[in-house]
Amino acid sequence: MEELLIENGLRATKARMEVLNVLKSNSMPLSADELILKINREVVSGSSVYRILSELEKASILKKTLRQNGLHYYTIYDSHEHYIVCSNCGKIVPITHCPISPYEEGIAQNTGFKVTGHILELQGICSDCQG
Amino acid sequence: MEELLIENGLRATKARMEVLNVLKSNSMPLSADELILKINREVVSGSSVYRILSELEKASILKKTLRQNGLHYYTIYDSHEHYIVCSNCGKIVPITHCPISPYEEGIAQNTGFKVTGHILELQGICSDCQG
DNA sequence: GTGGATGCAAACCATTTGCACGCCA
DNA sequence: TGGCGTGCAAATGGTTTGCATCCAC
Repeated sequence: MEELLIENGLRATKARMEVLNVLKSNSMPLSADELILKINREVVSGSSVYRILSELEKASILKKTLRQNGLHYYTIYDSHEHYIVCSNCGKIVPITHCPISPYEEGIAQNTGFKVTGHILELQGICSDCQG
Repeated sequence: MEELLIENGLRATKARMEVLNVLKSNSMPLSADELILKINREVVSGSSVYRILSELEKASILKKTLRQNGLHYYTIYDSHEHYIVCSNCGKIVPITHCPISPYEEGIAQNTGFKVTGHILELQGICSDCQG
């Protein structure tokens, strides 16, 4: 964890370690809000959480995604990519296998864009909420 | 346009017509901001634009999408679905053909969700910005 | 010791909402 | 005419920022 920061030219401060540790121990992406709740408030303040998340994202340590619920979610970069979100209760479940990647080359040719990534958010009703 | 409103149980007011007409004459989704700029301000105020957009979305006349730039974009429901966004200048270009739909059935089986839709946003650098 | 990192509180900005007035059915 | 629709301005809520202080190096 400490190495991860230093490798990327960032100081290994207590606050940054705390944020990374909480994210590491969660397999699912967390919103800033959720993170602030799980964090030791003695070690990091709310505004620092935002500043740290933004730095870690710039350093490509974290991936930031804006969901349709209006909140930003953060996750360590190599974690799972896509999720389906329950429109009723907000539950999220990972999608295994990404159907987009194979299409990126063709899209690049059709549009002239250099494709750098994609955001995919499946929406639905989870089994618990279908009743 | 007037019929479209009445069919959906909404009064055909000048303000709603104006919003729908501006959206109709644009093939690309518009943000509330862009809409407010294009609209006749004598006919609709800013806050009413938001209220109208929200009603039209509830009535399933408009589709609302939150892009990664943090803005909501609105479009008449049958319009094009997916776009690639330039991370540098913000230009958007439609993607022909949606690679997701064929996978929705399988995802439903794997997750137990009833799949109701998806948001896909491709990200890249447009040809003008690649220099 | 010194410059980057943090805490606090105030600023931001898109969007939402309360309330009084105005217009459509 | 009655009530939905609208305008204005103030509130909201997640996120950002200015500035003084603190700590990692």
